[in-house]
Amino acid sequence: MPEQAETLRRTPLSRDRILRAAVALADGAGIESLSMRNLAQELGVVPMALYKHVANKDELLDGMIDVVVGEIDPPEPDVDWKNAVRRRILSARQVLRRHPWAPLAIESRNMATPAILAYLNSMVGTFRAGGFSADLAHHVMHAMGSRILGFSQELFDASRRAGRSGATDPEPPAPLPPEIAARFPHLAEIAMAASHDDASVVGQGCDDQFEFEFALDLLLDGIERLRQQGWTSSHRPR
Amino acid sequence: MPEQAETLRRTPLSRDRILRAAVALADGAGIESLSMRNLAQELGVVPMALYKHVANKDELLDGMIDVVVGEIDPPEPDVDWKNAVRRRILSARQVLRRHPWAPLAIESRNMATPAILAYLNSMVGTFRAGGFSADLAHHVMHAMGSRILGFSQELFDASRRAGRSGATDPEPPAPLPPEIAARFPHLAEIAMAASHDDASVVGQGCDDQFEFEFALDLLLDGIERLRQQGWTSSHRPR
DNA sequence: ACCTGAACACCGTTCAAGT
DNA sequence: ACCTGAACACCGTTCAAGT
Repeated sequence: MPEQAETLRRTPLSRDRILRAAVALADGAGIESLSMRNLAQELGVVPMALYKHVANKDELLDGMIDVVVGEIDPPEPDVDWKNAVRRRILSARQVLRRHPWAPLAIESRNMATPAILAYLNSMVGTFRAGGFSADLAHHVMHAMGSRILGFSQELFDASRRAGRSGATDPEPPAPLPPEIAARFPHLAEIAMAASHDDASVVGQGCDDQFEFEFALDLLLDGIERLRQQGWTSSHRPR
Repeated sequence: MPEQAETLRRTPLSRDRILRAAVALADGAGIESLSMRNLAQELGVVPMALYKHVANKDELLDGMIDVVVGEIDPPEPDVDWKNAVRRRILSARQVLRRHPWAPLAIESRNMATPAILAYLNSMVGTFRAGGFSADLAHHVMHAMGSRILGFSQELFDASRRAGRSGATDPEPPAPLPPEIAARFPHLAEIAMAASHDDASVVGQGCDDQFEFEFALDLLLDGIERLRQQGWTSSHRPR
């Protein structure tokens, strides 16, 4: 049936189609399933065909990162710096939640991609427009670190688990085993202490969104204080 | 020469000797050079011999992480919570600088190792002894995130580059190319603004230690303020 | 000129054969 | 019983042969 074969080969291969398929594969099956060979098969193509559009796997990853970063909302106009930064970072966080493989991928690549540079540049612009000196803006960007891209920076992030089931896996938070609780009593205590008065969380397990915003506001409030004080790196008023 | 062969086989293989050799290999040649086969060769042993002491490569990585975390200084007694936390985290940071592969390795493993749990437990203990409620201590631990282990959490960390030359590579900070500076003027501006009055830094490039302590103190100062206010998650005084 | 199958140099790990 | 060589099922990428 030659017509069916025609249909299978679909649209011709392009860099864009490769990147989108790679992102979809990493989203759905986990980043560890993303091999040049698997990706080619997904596209109904021989592995070597990919190399016409991406130089190698590292460049593929860079392209995937740019696709993800491109999903972050553009800055809103006419908003004070603090809300502008806050909303943009929370948008970045929503994007990363759709692509749980992205944080590790971004951290393991050590060159900034064009889309990331554009995002960072625009974020610095928001600080500068908000009255920050270039000096303070510099240190503030460092202080935000990868949180500026929505990374929750947890030591152990359940959402990062590269399970094959992707979004279909609710993964109930495992209550920590009794022998662990006995050996590490302080950890057991704070595990129980989380939002016990919040009906939406049953006590075990954390509200990721709450924790992210808690840390974000802690930083933004401290940053606002420095700005008001006219902080400089050579002379720190206290 | 049978005696020389005897010498070559040295001390008998043990889990500890494997872990130390693995850490040394990752430190010296980069984490990408750490394969079961390479490690075995380094130890003058057939690859399969390793599997008598570690179940698989993931368990090897967990063991390496525990070796690294074990190098962090124990908590000092008779110090106020803020200085206790600060010094311990700066110690962790020094450790990570000796093992640049460790941050990514820790983040890619998603189970806490015993050594990490002990470290975190002890850190929570310091907060609790300093007068923090279990509730606030919980959120504070989340807010510190992986910074609590000394991660600098930069988006692009030159020190993380897994170069083969290890510590022998000073790697002068590349001044950002003019066409990048033109496309991202805000980034160019803050790149120049860094510690221009500090003689030890030539203008280009950042003082990692300064940036780390800047962010750390920003967090610790904000945390101290919450503690003084008697912050709780159900009722936030402002 | 373009495309692509086979090949190369690696992986982690299984397994059966050897001692 | 222990140890280990060969084998298996993968990688990313090169390269030469085919169209």
